[in-house]
Amino acid sequence: MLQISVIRQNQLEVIEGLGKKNVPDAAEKIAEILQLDDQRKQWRTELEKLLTDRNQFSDEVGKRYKEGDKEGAEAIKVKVNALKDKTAELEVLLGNIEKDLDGLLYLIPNLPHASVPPGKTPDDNEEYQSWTAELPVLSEHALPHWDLAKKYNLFDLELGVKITGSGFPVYRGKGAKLQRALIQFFLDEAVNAGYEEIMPPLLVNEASATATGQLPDKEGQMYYVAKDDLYLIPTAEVPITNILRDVILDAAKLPVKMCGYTPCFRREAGSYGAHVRGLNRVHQFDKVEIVQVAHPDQSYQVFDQMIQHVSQILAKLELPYRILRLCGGDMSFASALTFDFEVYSAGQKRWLEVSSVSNFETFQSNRLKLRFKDGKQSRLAHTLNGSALALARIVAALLENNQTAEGIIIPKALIPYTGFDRIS
RNA sequence: GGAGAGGUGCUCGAGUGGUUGAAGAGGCACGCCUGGAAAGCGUGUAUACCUUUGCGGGUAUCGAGGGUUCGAAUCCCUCUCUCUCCGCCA
Repeated sequence: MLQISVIRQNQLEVIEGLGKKNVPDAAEKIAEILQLDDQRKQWRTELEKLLTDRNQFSDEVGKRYKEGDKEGAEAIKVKVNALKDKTAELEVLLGNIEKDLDGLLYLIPNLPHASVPPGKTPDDNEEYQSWTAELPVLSEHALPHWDLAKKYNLFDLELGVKITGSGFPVYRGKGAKLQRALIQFFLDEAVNAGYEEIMPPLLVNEASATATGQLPDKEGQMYYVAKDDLYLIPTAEVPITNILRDVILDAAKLPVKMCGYTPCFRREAGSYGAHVRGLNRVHQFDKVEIVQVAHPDQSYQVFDQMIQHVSQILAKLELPYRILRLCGGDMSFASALTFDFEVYSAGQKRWLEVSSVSNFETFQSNRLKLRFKDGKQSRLAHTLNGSALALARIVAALLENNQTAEGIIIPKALIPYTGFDRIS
């Protein structure tokens, strides 16, 4: 969440930024927050004064007893008891106002970076890097990946329905091997780029989901295990970033680079139709995530690095891709800047989102209490993450783009991982 | 799941109601000493918030939350986590 001190010092910029993210009534909301905060401060000051008195009186009681002045002590006790009513009252008021204030702050999204274009829908996203070479053109007999899957027995969605429900693919044979190969390939790429590999829990508690911003904003998107009060992770970002919750890092340790493979679980309620067919949108998919924690002065350099990293992987997979700079309306709640990667899926003649790289600046670290020592001072670090990469749609594009009369050709870079060079 | 023992600062560890935000030791930082180093000596070494132009002052925090009390790291309750033994188990 945003820091109150930042909101206070930059009211106009904050309101303007929230406007770009299409937050309705931003000015009113900020005014309300600041007003609550003023009240909070006033009550806190009052309370602390009373507590100071109470502490002093209590010390005095102890001294009187030691000196044998029992009557004096009793007299002071009466005074303290009078104070206690007032402090109890103020404590309730303060507790409530702090809760209200937090509630409001949790609903305020991060401010967009200056370079973020205005806009409301994906149509307003800006093409940051387009695909200049020719797009693959397939023969008339080319199939979408869901038909290829049937033809070569690679994954089975109906079977997933039987076992679990819609949106839970069952990969099999070479389809399963291809999944494993991609995961391994992506992990190797990340580790070679200096990321520490993490294998985290797939369920997280409420504190973790809140710290990275999924709660309360995206509560309905996560699978929830009520009996144990745990959430299935929608991305490895959640457990991995939370490794550093409540941590104060040595500045020399920045940037911290971590990566991890996990399945991702998303409820994605209420979507039907051709554009979500096959692997285009599923409830469970595999993804390798890269996470960095950076010094605020360097986080945009780190961001560029991450963009390069993802670009390289796509190039090695020989997939046509483009990079979009998301507009204010299409960005996630917690992000300050997001670039999406889309690959071209020739069987469907569509661009599919396969990666999203974001800089959250201090939005997550404020909730996480993730700081670093800048001399004697501790400051909030910047957090960034990106998919490198999400599998399901990569698989869709690979199958479709590489289909030939002789089968599906595996890109060279992947062959060492799959152990086969074509699916036929 | 059952029984027991515990959770104190960067680490170890003392502390069962009153100048204890916390002894002592270690680590670390800085200074003195030294040709340099070690040893030795000295100083410093949590976080958040409120207040103050600043120096500073204050409040809270000894797993978490509540209670008792003039006063709680210390007493009581609930929760949680760790360890040991038993049970179950990939």
